[in-house]
Parts: sequence; structure tokens; C-alpha cells
Amino acid sequence: MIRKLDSVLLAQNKFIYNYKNMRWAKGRNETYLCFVVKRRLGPDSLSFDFGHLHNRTGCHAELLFLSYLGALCPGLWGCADDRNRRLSYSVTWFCSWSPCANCATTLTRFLRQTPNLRLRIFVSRLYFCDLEGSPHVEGLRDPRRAGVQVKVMSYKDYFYCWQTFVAHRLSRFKAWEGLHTNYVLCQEN
DNA sequence: ATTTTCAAT
Repeated sequence: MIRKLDSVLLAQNKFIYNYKNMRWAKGRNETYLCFVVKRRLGPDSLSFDFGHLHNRTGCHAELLFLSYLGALCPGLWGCADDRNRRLSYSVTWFCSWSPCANCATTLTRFLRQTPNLRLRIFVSRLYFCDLEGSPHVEGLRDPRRAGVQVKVMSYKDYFYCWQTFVAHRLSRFKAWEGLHTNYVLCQEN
């Protein structure tokens, strides 16, 4: 069983504040990304690592994650086994904002060149997708065309994140008001 | 009706 120190877990209030899927998320000037890395061995996949990060100035969370990928997934590149095959990984991430157009393009290009990496994206809120003609709607469409599963987080996803990434102690995830309604609204985009 | 967003100060 994977066991990590509390310091790598998110504080409860930080999780709630950043992932709350309210329609106008005032003051959420950061983006958090919680991730699970699994190594795929034939039909089985084993949990390999997990954690979270947030953007730094000038680097969106998604691209920051990509910069850590080599360390998170040893053998993803190069030939890692005696039969000259690369190792396969699957990554699931939960992002507080959906990817912007630029990140989506970079991500899509990256994944096309890395077929041994499978990615699933869950997003809590849609980044600038309300505006008419928003280029960031591509943040949802572009990766999908490359075979990435992109979904809006629902109650069960928040629940899972709470259990997996948050220092919850013994407290159970408690849904905020409007969670489900906001989820439904987001999902329609 | 309007509010908000991977800051800028």
C-alpha cells in the first residue's frame, strides 16, 4: 500500500477553496492538479504514484506536470526492457480549471508523440468557456480528438479526490451547496 | 442584471 506523509496531501480548506465548482470562482488565481500515475503491465495496471501540484507564475499546471513526467514515469521514453519495448503508463488528473487553448494544443501534440501514455482528464470548472467564441473551448475539444477522456468532475470524483489527495483524517467529504447543479451546467458545455 | 477565471502588486 502506498503511504505518504501528510505534507504531500492537500489541506482540506485548500482543496475545497480551489475545487469548488461555483459558477463565478472569484479569487481562484491558482490552478491545482491532483494526479494518479499507474503503470500498465499487460491487462493489469498498478498504482505507481500520486500527488498534486499547482501552477507557478508563467507556467500553467498542465505544462508543469509534463515537465515532471520523466521522473513520474520511468521508462516512458527510451527502451526500458530487454525486448526493446517502452513501458506504458496511464495518468488520471483532476484539475481545478479546464486547460486553456495553448495548453490543450501542447498537450495534444505531446500525447500524439507518446502513444504509450494514456491520459484521462477531469476538470472542476471550465476556464473562460462562457464567453462567446472563446478559444479555450478547445481546451476540452482538442485533447478529445487525440483520444483523451475529458470529463467534468461530479460528486463521486470529488469524493475520490478527497479520499486520495486530501489530509481528511477521519472526516468524510461533504458536498457544498450547488455541487450537482453546477456540475450539470458545466457538463452541458 | 451582474458577478468569475493558471494575477499583479
